[in-house]
Amino acid sequence: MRLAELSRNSGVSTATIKFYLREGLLPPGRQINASNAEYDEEHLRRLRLIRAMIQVGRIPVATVRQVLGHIDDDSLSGSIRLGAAMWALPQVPEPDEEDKHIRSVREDVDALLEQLGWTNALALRTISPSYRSLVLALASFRRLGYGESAELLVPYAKLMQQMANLDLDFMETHPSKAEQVEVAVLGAVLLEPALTALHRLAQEEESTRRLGWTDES
Amino acid sequence: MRLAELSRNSGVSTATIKFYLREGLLPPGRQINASNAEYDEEHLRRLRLIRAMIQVGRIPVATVRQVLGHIDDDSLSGSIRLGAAMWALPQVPEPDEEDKHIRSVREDVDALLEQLGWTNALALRTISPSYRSLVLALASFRRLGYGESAELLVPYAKLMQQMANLDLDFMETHPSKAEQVEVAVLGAVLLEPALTALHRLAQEEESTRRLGWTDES
DNA sequence: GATGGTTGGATAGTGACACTCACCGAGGGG
DNA sequence: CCCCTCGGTGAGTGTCACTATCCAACCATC
Repeated sequence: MRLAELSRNSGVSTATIKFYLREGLLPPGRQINASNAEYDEEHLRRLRLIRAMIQVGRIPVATVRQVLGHIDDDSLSGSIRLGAAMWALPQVPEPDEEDKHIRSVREDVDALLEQLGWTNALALRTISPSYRSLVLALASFRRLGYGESAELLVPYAKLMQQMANLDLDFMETHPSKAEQVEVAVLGAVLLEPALTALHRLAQEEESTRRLGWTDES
Repeated sequence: MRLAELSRNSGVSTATIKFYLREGLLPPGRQINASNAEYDEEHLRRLRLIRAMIQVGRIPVATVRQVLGHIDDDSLSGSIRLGAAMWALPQVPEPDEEDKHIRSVREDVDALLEQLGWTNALALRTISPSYRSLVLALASFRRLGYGESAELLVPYAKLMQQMANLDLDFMETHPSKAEQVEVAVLGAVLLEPALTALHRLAQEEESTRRLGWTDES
């Protein structure tokens, strides 16, 4: 496959593919001669993964580069590789420990994790980006005067636990570690928006069911 | 409260507050004289809502303006207002109907909604942004060779339905319509990232539980 | 009544980001 | 031999959310 073909098959302009090559997101093609290179299915697949991360997941190019690096890093064992790739995905700012909302939310979240028996999450809470995201989001919520207690999250967390089980069941249907890591990353980048969409559809469905079409207030 | 105080109380620079005033996100303060204006708690609250949408939700300024417009639109009845505000939130491109993946995913999603009995979602599928997001995300997934069937989403959808019930229960604890709309928007902007974070924490928890700390592949 | 701080308003500039364009010399088919 | 296409490179573009600077008016304080 020549660059132009790769472009046609993927729907990505040659200029953009060149940009990805330059940025090191896409490995260079097999050089045939000084002005010709050959690309294969693997390139096409990688290109689509890159597009998914950037366009759907809004992940910055530099982060995509890191994530791909972890996916390809054969020196890491499977679960470490998965963790590395997943943790590279979100770009979470450090919570400001001076902020009183941050501190109180952090206590609540820790209590929540304890109550849920998520001992691993509790152990890794200082480094897990997910934990930091959770703290930051809840702090914003509290700053606005809502979400007095993290207790409200317990039923949500239980449901999320069931979802995580569904996720892992699906992941385990894929044999190779490399593919599992890719599936996990894709799950985070593509499936999560889909689940959010499902969530909102469910809300729309349920709210019309409760309130009806006409409105009284 | 003067502009400088508003800035101190919110942690947002005066330059940025001026920018929001100029952009029409924040209503002007009560003019005391030609060079003095008074802001109140409502401004502070609104400012924090704006920051939450822009910083946490990464919502473009123009979209924030629309959403706020809907929240404030007293001419709309409650549920319409809620729908308008929620639907203004995501910026979803039109799915390309020429694309075969889009078309096949659309059929699958319609079948899924039918199977779930989400008749309202089915009726509104041509205009609901959530529906479009779902189709786009699943199409990307399929383009990469995964997610052969939307059947896989059924258990996820059932869980999302339970979540939507939790959401609405919480929303109903707030009496006024205006506040309910605000809570719903905040839920979409702030709670959803929190839920995503919970989801990933649950995944980490469950995967270490299944795979253990050491890795064998 | 000078001073220093603050106001709303306007204009232009910044930095990050994801491309996108124009050009280049090197092949290679006709 | 000619001209088209190839891949590579450097510089430019558009968007976006600010941000910096200036301005004249105004007010409290010294």
